[in-house]
Formats: sequence, C-alpha cells, structure tokens
Amino acid sequence: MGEGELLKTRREKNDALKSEGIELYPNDVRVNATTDEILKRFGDWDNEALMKTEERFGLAGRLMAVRSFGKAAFINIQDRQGRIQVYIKKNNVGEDAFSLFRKLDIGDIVFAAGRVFKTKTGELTIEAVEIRLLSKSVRPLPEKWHGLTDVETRYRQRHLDLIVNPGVKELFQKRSLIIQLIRHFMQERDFLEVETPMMHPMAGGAMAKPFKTHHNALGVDLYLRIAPELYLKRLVVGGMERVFEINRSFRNEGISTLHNPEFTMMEFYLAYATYQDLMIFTEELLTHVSEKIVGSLKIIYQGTEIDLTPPWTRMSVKESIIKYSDVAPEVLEDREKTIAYAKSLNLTVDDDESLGKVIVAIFEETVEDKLIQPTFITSYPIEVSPLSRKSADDGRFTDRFELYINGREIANAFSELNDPEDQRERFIMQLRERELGDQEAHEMDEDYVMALEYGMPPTAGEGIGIDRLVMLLTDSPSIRDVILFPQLRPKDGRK
RNA sequence: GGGCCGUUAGCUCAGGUGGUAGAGCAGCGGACUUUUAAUCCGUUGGUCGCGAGUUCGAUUCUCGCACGGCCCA
Repeated sequence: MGEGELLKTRREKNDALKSEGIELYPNDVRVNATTDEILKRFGDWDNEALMKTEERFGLAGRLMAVRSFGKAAFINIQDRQGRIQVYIKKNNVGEDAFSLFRKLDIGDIVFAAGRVFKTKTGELTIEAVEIRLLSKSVRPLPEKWHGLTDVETRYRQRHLDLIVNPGVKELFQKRSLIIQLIRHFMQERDFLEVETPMMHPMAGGAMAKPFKTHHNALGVDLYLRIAPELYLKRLVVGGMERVFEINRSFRNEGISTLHNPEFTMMEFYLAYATYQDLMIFTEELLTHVSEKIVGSLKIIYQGTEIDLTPPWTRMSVKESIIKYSDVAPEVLEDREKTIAYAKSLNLTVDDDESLGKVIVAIFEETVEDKLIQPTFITSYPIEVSPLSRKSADDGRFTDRFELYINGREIANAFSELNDPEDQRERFIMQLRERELGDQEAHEMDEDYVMALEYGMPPTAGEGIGIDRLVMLLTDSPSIRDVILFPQLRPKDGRK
C-alpha cells in the first residue's frame, strides 16, 4: 500500500471514529503514573502480592505494538521513560471501548488505566479497565524490527528517530546531563553564568568566517558570533572575575563529522589565574564529568581506549613537531628552512608566510591526529594567537594551550592579553594579514581595546567544545549524532 | 571544491547481461481471551531520486542534476 493509500485509509478510519462521536484529539486526561515508575516499584513483586494491590494506574503514551487475539490484546505503550505492556481484555474494558481499541493504530497516543499484574511469562503488565484515544496518528511509523536507519531521514525527521530509536533519547539525556554537570562544576567554583550577544557588529574572538545578517531598523549589518570571548572579557573588566557562558557560536565553514555551522561551546574566564592553572582546572572538570557519565576515567571511543587519568601530557607545539616528524629541531628556528620543510610535506605555503603560521600548518599535518591520549599543546606562535598573552621567556610565542583528545581539538585556552597597547598592535598585525588575503584574520576592535584601557585583571580564559566532548563521552562517530537538528542542505536543493 | 559509494513499497532490504519489479514488517479483510518481531489464512500497495540521451522499448546502459554517507583539501 502506497503512502497515499495508507493516509487515505487512516482518514477514513478517523471519519468513522468521528461519526461515532469519538474525539480524535481530546485534552481532558489526567495521568498519574509513568512506565518506569511502575516497573521500578513493582518489578520484583510476585503476582500473588500484585493481586492484592487495588491501586489503579493511569498512564499515557504512544502505542508502539499490538498483539491481538480476537477478544483480547497485549499492547506496548511508550512514554518519556520507556515502555510498558498493557493487557486489554474485552470483558474488562467493555464492548464499546474494545471496539474503539480495535480501530486504533500503532503510533496513536493513548491512555490506559488499570491494576498491575504479571503475565505467565513474568512480565509486569497493566490490566486495563480503561483505554482511550488521546491523539490520532495518521502517518505510519517506521517498522518495529529494523527501525529507522536511514541517516538522512533520522536527521531530517528527528521526531521519528526519537520515537523508534530509544538510544537517541538516551544520548540526548546524556548530553543534557553533561552540560548540567559542567554548569554545576562552574557554579560550585563561584563562576557566574551569563549570556552575551549572538549578533555582533563585527565578528571577533576567534579566527573564522562569520555569517552575516542585517538589522532593518538599525540599518546595520550584523554578524552571528564566532565566539563570545571579547564580550566575556569586557565582563571581567567590569568586575565579573569568574564568568562563563554555555551557548552557541556560528562559523561559516564546511560541514563534516566534526563541524556543524552552529555549535555549542563553554567559554569561561578566571581572573588572577594563568593558562597553567587552567590545565589543572580542565583536568579536574573533564575527569569529573567522565566519572559521572562513563563511570570511569578510561573511555572507549570508536574502539580506542583513552585514559583521562591526570596529569595529561604537556608539550609545546615545537616539541610535538620534533617528536612526531623527522624535522631537525634547528629548522624550526628559521623561517625559510621551515617553509622548505613544509613544502617537502606537500603543504601549500606562500614564500612570505610568517614562521608561526607555517609551524602551525606543520603541526596540523604531522602531529594533530597522533594526539590520541589527552595532550595539552602549549606555546602557540603569536601570529595565530592575537588575543593571548606573550610568553615572558620568548615573545614569539604565547601562554596558550590547546587540548587534544583522539586527534581532535577539544579546548583552547590562554592567559589573556590585558595590555591594551599590545592588543592594539596585535590587531594591527592581524589587519596586515587580512590585507594579504587572510579572510580569517582578526578585525580591529577599538571598542574592545578601550575596555582593556580601563584595566583588566590578569586573567586566564578557555573555550571547550561541548559537542566534541559529548561525542567523546557517548562514543558518537559524528557531530550530527549529538546535535538534535544538524544542518543539512534543504531537500529541494534551494540555493 | 575533488574522489568513491548510495538513493527500488510507509520502513528494512533483494533483484535486474534492456522487455515497466519482489520479500519481511507495517496496512487492509478474516480466525484467535496470557502475547513478546504473537501465530494462522487471504490481500492491497511502486512515477525503481529527478532530467535528458541511446534504443522499437530504460528501473537496468550513458550523461547531467539533486540529496545523503565516507575519505581527501
């Protein structure tokens, strides 16, 4: 039967129900029980004890399966917690309700009420004395056995995915729990949670391409934020010495198993601390979350064991390149030799490229994907770190780290640059890069520099990619698995 | 952006050296008052992703396009 005919059959059924005076979408039900609650409470009772209970439970949910025999049937009802079996017997519910029940479809939202008992196979079951239709479904659900596996349909129609694939809801419950744990961890350490603008007059706080939009009344172009950083640091100037935000940022880049155009990040700022302190802080935070979510510091991600037991390896960018490539250490001190080495790796680099940028390109090529166990990579070149504090011992590098786990960047942190003069010079340096064609170079933000001129305490700040963290802790291979509605191209191919 | 793979019934999948397709589940009709993918009997259902080309004839071959997946940049 084609889709059209299925829908037609259901509509005819609905007309028949309506003509019998059955309301298809009533809204007067009172639920006093949930599936899991009943299963937990009576799961280990024997039938004799259950028979003595007179308590009547009324619960509602989606009709997921029907096993019917003439004058009786077993059905499964699914609510937010799980599924429970309900026994519908003509003698118990009455002629009218039973004939209505026979017209119900899998997928309908129903109400059932009755006592609990155990079947001869030992399954805790509700013996219904009442069965009602609460909301009619006119479209057939995916098949019960194989479920819905087509990833495109799963992402485009997440409601279906959630109905038929129980693991999906569990995963998003875990995601919610992870965020709760992080939020709680921060609050316990006296951090204040804030919300800063998503629409920025200029895209700052990271090196990335922004989405552009327009405000009609103001008559100005605005950019969806690529990071909340510069606003959060204004708050630190304002005296919010411990501040964090868990929210979306947007980057106008390609989509992959690791990238969604909108993604969730926690950024936090801690005054009177350094990036060194944040390494310990990060170890504490992630081990806390892992223990609560996975129950261990050893997690398995896509078959690879990752051990989160601190302390995690600390290594500078240069040290890591020397470790994982065949380059001679002195080469990385010389711009031209480094460019030549990069070219030998088939990297495309301009002859006038800065040493710092080339070093990072070599790092990405030779090191990144080898950092399986948690590793803090430190001392990023100043050219790629326009908001980070210069290292005291070598001004070509910054007091910054990125945390890598399973070859992926999970966090980025640094001691914040709070010298307004230095910050202005960094922005000017970025403007030159922009003129040379780097679309991701940072823009000049005079307003931000002015905020720094009021004095920002020495501060360390960090951003943690929540989606990637959730992937890691839930063993999910794609970022789309941990985002309810990942970005897809519109089905009709609109450009 | 490039390469490879996929798109067949509502869902999960077969199939076809070119002669307009098949299963299971779901659906529909019937039997059945303790089932667990209930069972049994019967039965409906398809622009084979879209467009063009080759051909007497295309779901199958060729090209283009769309969407998705994986890999690469």
